[in-house]
Amino acid sequence: MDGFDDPRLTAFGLLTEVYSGVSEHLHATYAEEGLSEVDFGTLIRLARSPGQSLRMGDLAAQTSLSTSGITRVVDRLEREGLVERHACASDRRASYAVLSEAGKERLERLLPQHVKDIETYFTGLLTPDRLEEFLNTLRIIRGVVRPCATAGADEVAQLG
Amino acid sequence: MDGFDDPRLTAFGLLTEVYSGVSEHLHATYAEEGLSEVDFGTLIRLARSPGQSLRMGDLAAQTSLSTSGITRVVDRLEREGLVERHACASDRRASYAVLSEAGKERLERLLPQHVKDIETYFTGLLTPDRLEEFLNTLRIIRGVVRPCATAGADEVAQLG
DNA sequence: TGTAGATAATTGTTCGCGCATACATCCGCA
DNA sequence: TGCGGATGTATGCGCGAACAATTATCTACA
Repeated sequence: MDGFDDPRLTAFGLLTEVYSGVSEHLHATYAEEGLSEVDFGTLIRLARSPGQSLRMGDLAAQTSLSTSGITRVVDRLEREGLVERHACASDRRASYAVLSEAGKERLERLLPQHVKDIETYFTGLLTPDRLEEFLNTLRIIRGVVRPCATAGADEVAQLG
Repeated sequence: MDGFDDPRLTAFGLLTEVYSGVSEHLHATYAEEGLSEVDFGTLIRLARSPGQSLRMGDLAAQTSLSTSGITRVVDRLEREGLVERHACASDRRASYAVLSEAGKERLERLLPQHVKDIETYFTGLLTPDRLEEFLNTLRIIRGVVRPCATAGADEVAQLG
């Protein structure tokens, strides 16, 4: 037990436990609709993007997947009819992944339960004030560890 | 854009970005010592356990790996001489994974940089008060999503 | 005491993902 | 206009992890 109980190690361990713990509880709802966490993350990012579409590379960056990884995910989702690939008019190398109508319906079907899950295992556990402070703290950290995400977002981007 | 911009979705997305963002920044330090994140998590959990040892199943639970997963991880670490398997006296089905001297040295070598990384990308970004509140909130959530971990933590705290 | 069911760990199989590479296309510059 | 490097996506390959099945051992109960 030399320096293995440093409070910063404990702090990061706690963050890890919480993130993985919450994630695990969300899993069942994805599974009911035949989706993995990665699949769901891909679909919802498309849904939240203008035109329900993103270039493959941008989608890779947002999902923290490699470009080859996103190629395979989109292959899978395309095979199931949940997304479509559209050629980019201005750059023939690029292609867009576009949420299909079926994909949108699939998302809408599981969304209520998903939101309820988040409420049950995360946001609903905290008072509104505490939640707001928690999110503010997360934004501070994100500003440092994900500078690009903050820059791209039109959201508040004040560093601490 | 039906319900795809629910603030609870955004909240969980933020948590995800922060956790994965911090994790990515910690990666290089593990890699310098030839360890993956899972390897490191396994070793440090052993280091922080009484007797620097845990039963395979408990290790699996703590690392969020399947029992087969932990078998292979310990295989790997044992091959590299970082952990040892010890038979359990009272239950011949069970075996303990024990941190070896070499494993301890490996951990101690990367620990200073690892703690510094956590400081740089997480704890050091927040004022002491804000950090304390953040950790309190994390504990609230953990109490719900990881009830067993909380119970076990008390035992560890007693022994520490 | 003997049998059935539970439990601990390991092994076989499958699949997802990253890395390196390949290929097509775009852009800068002479 | 034509060439060289940069960029966007897709493919070959290997590793790592989950699921299911297997083996060994423990425990409860008749």
